[in-house]
Amino acid sequence: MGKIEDAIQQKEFKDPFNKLVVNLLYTHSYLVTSQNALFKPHDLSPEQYNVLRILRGQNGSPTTVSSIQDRMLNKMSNASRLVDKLKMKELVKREECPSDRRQVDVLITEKGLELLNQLEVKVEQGNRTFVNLTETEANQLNVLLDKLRG
Amino acid sequence: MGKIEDAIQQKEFKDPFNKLVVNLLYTHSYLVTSQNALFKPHDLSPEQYNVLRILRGQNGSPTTVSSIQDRMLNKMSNASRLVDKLKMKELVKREECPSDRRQVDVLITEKGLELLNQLEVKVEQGNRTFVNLTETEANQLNVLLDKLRG
DNA sequence: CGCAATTGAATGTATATACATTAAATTCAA
DNA sequence: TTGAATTTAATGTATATACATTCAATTGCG
Repeated sequence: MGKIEDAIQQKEFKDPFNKLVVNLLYTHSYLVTSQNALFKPHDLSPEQYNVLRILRGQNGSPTTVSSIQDRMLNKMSNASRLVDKLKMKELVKREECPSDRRQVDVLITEKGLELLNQLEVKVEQGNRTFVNLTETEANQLNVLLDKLRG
Repeated sequence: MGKIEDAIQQKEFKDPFNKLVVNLLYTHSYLVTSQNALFKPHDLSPEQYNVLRILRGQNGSPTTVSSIQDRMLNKMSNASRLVDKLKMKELVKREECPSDRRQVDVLITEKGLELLNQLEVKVEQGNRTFVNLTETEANQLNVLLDKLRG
């Protein structure tokens, strides 16, 4: 199975760069599909999970919606609506920012922290399982991906 | 900008595997956002473009919907509806498969081929532009991604 | 053969994504 | 100081995704 050419039955690519783009899209799909199975039972999307992690990283200090947006993995998704979904599940709370009433302070709740800590163990184990690489290879890949984005 | 830790303002990761998963999700978003700008003027989504490429690869012989599904980059998306969209734009045509009436043969049209050839030049140039790697590094990355998926 | 199981495609539905637009609050320049 | 420009978040909308379900055609087993 391994090679991308076999996986999508394409014989050859224009050059390594174009092959790489296809390979990244395909690998992304592999990862997301694998991860979805972990998130599904908890009724959380990967991006919602990520927002909870961002909020926890604040250690109790609030974050604005735009700051969440900046730090999200998918720059185009809609932080405002994601926060809304999380609020409906009582995983975050929203407060008017006193210094600038345009802004909204977002905080993770106790319930949100609990869910996150519980889910995180599964996700971290899962990630190690479906990434079939040695630690050295994973590090190499990280360096190359950082360089790719320039 | 470069490092993923800076990009999403996260100080550290559990291990290289978990960092890698985040890095891949983030890099995917970078690629898709870059590519979308190329597709937009042609009113085609990346996955629709990919279906056209699959069909052209058949060199005139038809492909069934399920075969397209198997070869798509995103296994979960809906080949049936994608083919439908492409047909409405007259980029593909659909025919009943004579040997098995459950199946549907899909073929790329002349119009589809023209659009594909035109767009492909842009996409291939684009891919080389926003992948900031040497050819050697791109090859290394391809090998590692193939291995990652196991 | 006859009917249950399987396959292939289409359709239903809830949610997510990718934008564009709106509306309120704030900044800043004339 | 006033009003244009900017920033922040919310909302609107079309499309895509991630499934589950349906339905017809085919297979294959007793």
